[in-house]
Amino acid sequence: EVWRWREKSGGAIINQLKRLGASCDWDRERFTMDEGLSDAVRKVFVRLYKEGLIYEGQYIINWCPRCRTALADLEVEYEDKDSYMYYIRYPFKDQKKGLTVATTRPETMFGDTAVAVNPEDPRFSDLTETHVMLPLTDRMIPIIRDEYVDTKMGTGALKVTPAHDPNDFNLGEKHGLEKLKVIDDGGCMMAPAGKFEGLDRAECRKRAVEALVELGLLEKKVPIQHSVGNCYRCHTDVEPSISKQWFVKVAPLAEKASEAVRSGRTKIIPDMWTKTYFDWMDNIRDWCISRQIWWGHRIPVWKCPDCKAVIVEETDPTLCPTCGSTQLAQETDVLDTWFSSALWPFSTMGWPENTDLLKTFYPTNVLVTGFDILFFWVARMMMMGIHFMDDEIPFEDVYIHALVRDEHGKKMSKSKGNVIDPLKVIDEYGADAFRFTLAAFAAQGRDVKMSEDRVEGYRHFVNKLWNASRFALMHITEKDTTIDPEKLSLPEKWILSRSAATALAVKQGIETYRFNDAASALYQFVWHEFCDRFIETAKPALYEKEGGQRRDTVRAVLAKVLEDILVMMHPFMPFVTEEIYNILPATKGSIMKASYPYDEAVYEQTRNETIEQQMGFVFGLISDVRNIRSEMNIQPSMKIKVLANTEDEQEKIIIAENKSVIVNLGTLESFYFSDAGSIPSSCATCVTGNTTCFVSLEGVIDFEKEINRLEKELEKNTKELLGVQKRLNNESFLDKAPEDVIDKVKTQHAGLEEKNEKLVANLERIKKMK
RNA sequence: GGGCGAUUAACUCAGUUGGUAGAGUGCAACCCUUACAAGGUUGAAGUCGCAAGUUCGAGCCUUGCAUCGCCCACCA
Repeated sequence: EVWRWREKSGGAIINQLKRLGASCDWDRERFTMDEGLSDAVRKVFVRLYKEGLIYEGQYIINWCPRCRTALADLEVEYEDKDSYMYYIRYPFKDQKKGLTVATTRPETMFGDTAVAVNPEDPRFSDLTETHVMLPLTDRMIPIIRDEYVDTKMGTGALKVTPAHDPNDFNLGEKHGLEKLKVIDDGGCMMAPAGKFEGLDRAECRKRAVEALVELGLLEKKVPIQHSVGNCYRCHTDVEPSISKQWFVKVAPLAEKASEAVRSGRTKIIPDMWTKTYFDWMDNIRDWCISRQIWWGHRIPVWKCPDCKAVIVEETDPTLCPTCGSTQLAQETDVLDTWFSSALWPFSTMGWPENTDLLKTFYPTNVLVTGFDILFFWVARMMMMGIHFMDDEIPFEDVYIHALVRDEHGKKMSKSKGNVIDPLKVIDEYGADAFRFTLAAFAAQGRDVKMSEDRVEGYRHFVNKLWNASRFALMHITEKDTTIDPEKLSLPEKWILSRSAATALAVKQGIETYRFNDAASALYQFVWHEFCDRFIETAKPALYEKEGGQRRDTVRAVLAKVLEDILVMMHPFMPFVTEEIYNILPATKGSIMKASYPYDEAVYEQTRNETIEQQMGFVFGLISDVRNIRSEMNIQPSMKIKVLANTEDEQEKIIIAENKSVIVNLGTLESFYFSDAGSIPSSCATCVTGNTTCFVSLEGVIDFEKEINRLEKELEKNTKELLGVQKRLNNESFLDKAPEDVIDKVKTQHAGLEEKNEKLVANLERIKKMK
């Protein structure tokens, strides 16, 4: 921003910056605004320096000529661009022949200080020349031999530019070559470029190529696709360039950070990122921490211009300790922002003091973050944390959440413009719906393609919860707080059991970072069990007149389950749950202070799978009757007669106890038990468990339709039966499968067989009627 | 070139030690039933990318292939 203002407003902004106390390095056209060096950052820097882990060194770093700053490896983005491969002949001294090199960057040739070939390369085995002429200059450069050169690439002869390429830098070090910098910090050519000096690097490329063509030294140029690094801030092509920068020697730090994960002290979740973490840590390069940007922690290094002493201390020096000079100059570079970020786990808690906060919250339980800063930030917090906190890790779990991508699966980025604005989604669908959607999408190890349909679905869910609560609030009062277990009906026991099961499932989902499991358990429970089933079964009792028998208990259960739902849902839908919770008559204060509705002892008492099965039978029966209604086109408002027949004493009791529920949800006129002998002639049948229901269709029965329906049902059942039978007939299955699996299959088989018999009987009966 | 992930209903996605596939949306039929039509009831819909292997049994494990995506490296 400051850079842009400066370009627009010229001197005004410079004066403004000076008034604000910025210091200016006129030679480098650069201001430094010291944002104040915190004690922690300073202490860390000084300690690392004294331990020999921070040094100033020369290396090829990626430089942005526009921002005029060094960029760390990870700040460079690569992009494929159309370019050319230039084949340039470097002649021998007699001007004839020579070596042809290939390059995509001809302008760097002025910095060439050698041409390298592989000593094993047969093409160069008879080469007697020791030097080549560097075209467009009057310099002779040596031919060196090094195994590094890949004989399969380019022409086999490699131009070596030690000041502008990291590999060439290494070659230069090895062979004692001069490192000739030819492109300055603003991207313009320097003195070695001769008549091209002062030109922009792109312009120089163009002109140099023209000049080479004139000299007949450009053998060919071939169009290629070539990935070019550019600055993540301004997208200018970066210039790999030799530079003096400050580095952290990370190998010893990385080793410990790596070990912490390897030994399991820190867990990365999902596990697949662990490998990525190791790949990074094991191949880590020294970390360039100096930046030439406007704002930041100014590096606490002073240099004495007289005796060249370097002073790094925790307090600002005024005199050179070596020669007494008062002309000390502080380094103008500032620290990479991730340097101070790396200290976050302890510097934010009062370190270097051993505060209570630090003692309590170091290490933290979990760090939640995206994989894109696993290295920028997480790895560095690990390194610094372990180093400065006596080998104690900064956090136990690192949860790497999914990244929301655009509809094509691309990472959203401001510069690409494919960003989904969360505020817009919130405006349209609501914050709760959006948040719940993200939780529901948060399956581990998978990124998220945003789907508005899904958000819309969950908006309906928020609405459903709101309406269910409205209904409940019509009935419950502040007195409905105690539940007498003796008075509970089956549906009430059932919903309490399901609520307990859900509380456990949600708790486990959250604890294992399986937020989608938690979200879908809630969705399923609230909508399909609480709303669709429990509220419907409760209605008759709720509408009983004052003093009715069931009224008090059902209200208390309704209030209790709704309250538990709200608390469970709160992390996923904070706003609407808080709102409803505040309206509930028996609650006080914020829902955030409510305790989570799971307690092991209470769970053991409340959860009852037998109850769940029994209620499952009742709902199954209702469902089967409704199916007949629907299939036989009976008006939903029309009340019908149903007779039930069963030999199963258990089912008989359940049906008797829940008769009113069945009558209500099935929209029945009457519901009685009956002998198989006294069945009315025109009725449709369904089989639930061991019970057959006869749905009276006097006058409206369509025999064809009923036969059809039963045949289809029979077919489905038979198919399932055959599958199970096949397994039971398989001797190796009986031989090798575990007992519990065999038992399960046998039970299943018995059930299916029974059902089949009943269906066949019903079918025969209806066929006779016809 | 190396690594990671994906491929399941028309669409977007779940599926946790291998036991015979689920949700939301959409679709079809019926219904304005006194919390909710942003709803209810019922229903149709899948050779789980392809091929082989291990196993009594594979969406899940092994190998190969195909397509898509991401990350890293290289790019003379």
